Amino acid sequence: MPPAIDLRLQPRLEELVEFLRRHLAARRALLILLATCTVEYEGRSASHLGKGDRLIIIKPDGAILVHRPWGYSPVNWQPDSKILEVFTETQPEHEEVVVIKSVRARPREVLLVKISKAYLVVAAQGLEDSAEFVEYLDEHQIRDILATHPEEIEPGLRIVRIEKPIEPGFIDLYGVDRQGYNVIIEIKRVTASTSAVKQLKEYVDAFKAKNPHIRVRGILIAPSISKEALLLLNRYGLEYKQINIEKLYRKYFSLEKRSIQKRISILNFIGKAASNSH
Amino acid sequence: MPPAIDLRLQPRLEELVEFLRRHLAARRALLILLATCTVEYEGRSASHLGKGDRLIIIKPDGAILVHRPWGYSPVNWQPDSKILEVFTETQPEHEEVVVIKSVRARPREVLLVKISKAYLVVAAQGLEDSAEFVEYLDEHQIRDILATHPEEIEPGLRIVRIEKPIEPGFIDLYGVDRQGYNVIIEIKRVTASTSAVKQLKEYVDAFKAKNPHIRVRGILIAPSISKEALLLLNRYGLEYKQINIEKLYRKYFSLEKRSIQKRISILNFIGKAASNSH
DNA sequence: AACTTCATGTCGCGG
DNA sequence: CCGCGACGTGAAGTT
Repeated sequence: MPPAIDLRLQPRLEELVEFLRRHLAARRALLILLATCTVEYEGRSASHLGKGDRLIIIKPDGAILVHRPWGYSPVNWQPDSKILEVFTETQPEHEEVVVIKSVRARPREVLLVKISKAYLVVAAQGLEDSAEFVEYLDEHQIRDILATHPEEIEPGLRIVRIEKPIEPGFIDLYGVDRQGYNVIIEIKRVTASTSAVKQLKEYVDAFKAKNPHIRVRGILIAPSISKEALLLLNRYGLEYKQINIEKLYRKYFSLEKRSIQKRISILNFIGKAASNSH
Repeated sequence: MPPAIDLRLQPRLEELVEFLRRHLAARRALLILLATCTVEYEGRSASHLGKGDRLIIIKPDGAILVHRPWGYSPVNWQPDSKILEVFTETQPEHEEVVVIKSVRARPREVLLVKISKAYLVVAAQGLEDSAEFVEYLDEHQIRDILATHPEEIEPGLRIVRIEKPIEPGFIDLYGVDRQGYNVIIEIKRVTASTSAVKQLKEYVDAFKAKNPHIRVRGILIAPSISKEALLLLNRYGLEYKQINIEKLYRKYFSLEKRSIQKRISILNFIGKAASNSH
């Protein structure tokens, strides 16, 4: 059954209130508003946004987004809210507005969208979206690939443990090198910064503290590393190993849990993107 | 001049292509789509999203958001993109789709939204939004308030320097206490975690290394602190001072650069929100 | 452009 | 519900 769409162009404010209340009562509508409004927020922080044209979205789960006509981020929002009220109010300057008030319990946060003029309001009932979202190339997968193919890190390396628990956290990969030295490996999927170096240092130190007599190396694996991070790394006597994530992925991505079709399509896709970028 | 709104309900795919192309060519439209689609992404990561009903937004600056019917975050997006193409394509399963292809140059990322059925498409031309967005209670402001009113940290404390540069970063506040000891202060506006403690420790150590003969205290200021963080803090011989950000703000927020009107309204607002929460 | 730090970060996972 | 870490983090500011 396709979604049912109800909409009003240039609704009067009374109409808008009625429309919103009706569709919010139904509880399963996605609401879209184009309107001139101001926005007040108070909670973990507080903010005031003056009058302007915005896109306002209220999702069936109570999430609210107020978007300005540019950029990725909403200017104001509420990730979810159980309490949602719609009412009219007369501003100190005698202007009539429709207020959408959303209250979140914990942390306590209040969002007020005050609409002075609505251009369009849409309600969509019965949107269906149960599809799976599959992500590739996250740290988890890179870690698993490297665990299965440690020769990509260095010849003779043997991985002993994945996600080895240590005093303050988990070691991504833990193994033994050709010479028999213990190796602690920290993986980053983006440019490694000083914080990654510090994290690795912390693990190595914790390991040394617990095993004073065992020799241990620390390797930071990332597609790139910042200059500062490399300096600090060297100062700490740690090592850096560069990897090409896309190459690794194309070489090894296995699919015990995935369909051949998916694999082919994603690999084709990556292939095309790569060749496009020549 | 109010924004001009153009829309189509249940457009056929050919209509949709024409509609999108026309309004993208005009270059100043905000586009809103309700449609059944799949989404492919490839760039810093890669993802595949199966078929479902989504809200798709294309902003005048080329930002694209694909929202599922729940949650705060878009499932796929493009923060901005210079290259935007719309075309029809026949899928391997012989299904006809409208593809919105967005390419971002750096980092190179490709987003493909493949629409098999559109329920609604809206174009809004000439949205006006030049209003100022004023934020309160960010770390900057808390830091400035504490710098002006160090007695809120402890009696007799004198702040000497704000954002004092040190080896790896900046000390939020640097001062001298009643006894003449140097004090390094790190401020967090949310619950302090172990990383905040480590950061403070790092600053204190760096200071000690540079000034071996000078006694120095380290104080972590935050509205709350995690158990682990407090333990670590004590182990390091550092101190924790709890603050109530809202209280501080209401007591001291000054407005050299702000209008009285704004101040009154936000304070009223905070007041009301606080009393509501009783 | 590289790099750092803040954020109403959000989100998911584990205890 | 905390607490911690990853994120296609985004966004702002500095070098």
